[in-house]
Amino acid sequence: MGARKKIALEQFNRDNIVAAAKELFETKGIEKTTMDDIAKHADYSKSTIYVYFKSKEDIYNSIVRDYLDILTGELELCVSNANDFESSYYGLCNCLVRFEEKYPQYYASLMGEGKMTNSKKDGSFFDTDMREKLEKLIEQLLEKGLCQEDIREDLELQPTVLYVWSAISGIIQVAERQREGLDIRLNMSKEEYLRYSFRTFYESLVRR
Amino acid sequence: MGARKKIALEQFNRDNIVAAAKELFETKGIEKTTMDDIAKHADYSKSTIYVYFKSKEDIYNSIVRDYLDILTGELELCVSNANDFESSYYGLCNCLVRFEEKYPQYYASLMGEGKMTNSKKDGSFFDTDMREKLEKLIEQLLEKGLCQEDIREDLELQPTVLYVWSAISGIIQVAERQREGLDIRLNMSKEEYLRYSFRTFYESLVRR
DNA sequence: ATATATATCGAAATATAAGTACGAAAAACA
DNA sequence: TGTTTTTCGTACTTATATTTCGATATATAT
Repeated sequence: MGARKKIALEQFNRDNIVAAAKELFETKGIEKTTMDDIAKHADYSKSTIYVYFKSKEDIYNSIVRDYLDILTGELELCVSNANDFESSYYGLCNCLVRFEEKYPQYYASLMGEGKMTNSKKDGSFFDTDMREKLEKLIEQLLEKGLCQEDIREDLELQPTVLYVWSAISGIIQVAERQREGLDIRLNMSKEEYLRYSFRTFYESLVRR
Repeated sequence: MGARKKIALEQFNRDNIVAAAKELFETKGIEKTTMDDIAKHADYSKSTIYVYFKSKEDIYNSIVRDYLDILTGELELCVSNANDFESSYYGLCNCLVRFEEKYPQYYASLMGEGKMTNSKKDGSFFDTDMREKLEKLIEQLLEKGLCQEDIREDLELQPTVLYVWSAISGIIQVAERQREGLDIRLNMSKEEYLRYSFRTFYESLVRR
């Protein structure tokens, strides 16, 4: 078998396995899904699974990497489609929220939470490459604001990138976790709360 | 044995077990610590451990609850010791950072992250009681700012409590996780970055 | 087409932990 | 001393990830 063909076949098999795992993870949950389940669902023997992935976590990381790609793509669209700072900002926020709602299991991982030990070594999906793409995105966003002179003049671009990212992710995370409390104690839907928070945060970035 | 004595003894045993588990969790890590380890280290038989705790998670939750108590106490001190909004605010931030640095394993759990499945039911440490205490604290903090008319007039107290909490926790979380990146790409220490972020966030809360 | 190499399979084995069962030993108590 | 409560020790059960390995099937080269 030619080297090219071989690589393609390998990719094909990996893709099948990942697709099967993805389905099971999303229906039964990650913990409840066994390697036997995955093998059966993907129509491979367990031994073969272990030829292509060295562990369950390896499969998991592969999936997270895929989603991170998807998310980055969507965020890029959001940011590039809008032409002023304000709409880019809200586009990005909403994009993240939608993603969190669609794939809550993966959202946390993308944010660096160690559902599966996001070991620094080895198959860490949140590699420099990805992180850079995401950061470049926010940088782009902020630059839009700087050009238009919307943004507070006392902010420094580089650290603000991370600052914005971390605050927004924190807000989304807590909104999801406290969803019930929001309703009961604040009498606010998650959506209302997020709208309020994003707006408040936005105001905090721009000149007044 | 009198009922009083019995309860005291029970508490004594539980405390011993928790103390042993705590040590092991902090040295070997939570996953790597087995029930046998805990039993041996606490000088009880495994069966006895299961008399006092119904599962490993039960022990873990007990520890987290303790730490949550400690943290709440420290935060209360920080906030009540300071008399203006600004110093309360920074006190609270620093208190949280110190805590995160001392007990990184538990910080995430306190923030609601499900290292061990923070099941809604049952032994969820982050119970309404605790959450309320924490929220009351931030409320107190914000009220200080409102009295002094430091705080932006367009903010609503209740949702802002959660907003402030989530943004600050997000900032701390990311600062820890991206520690390396901060150094390399921003040429900033974690401390510098946090100082910058907290200040920026502070500015975003007050009138200008 | 046949020999050789490669990929896949199936089933059993290994390893690790959590949690359970239960009778024996020890301690507390009356 | 006899009874109750607590603790112990050990072995068992269960669940699952990961490994092993010989058998089988598939593809490739000569």
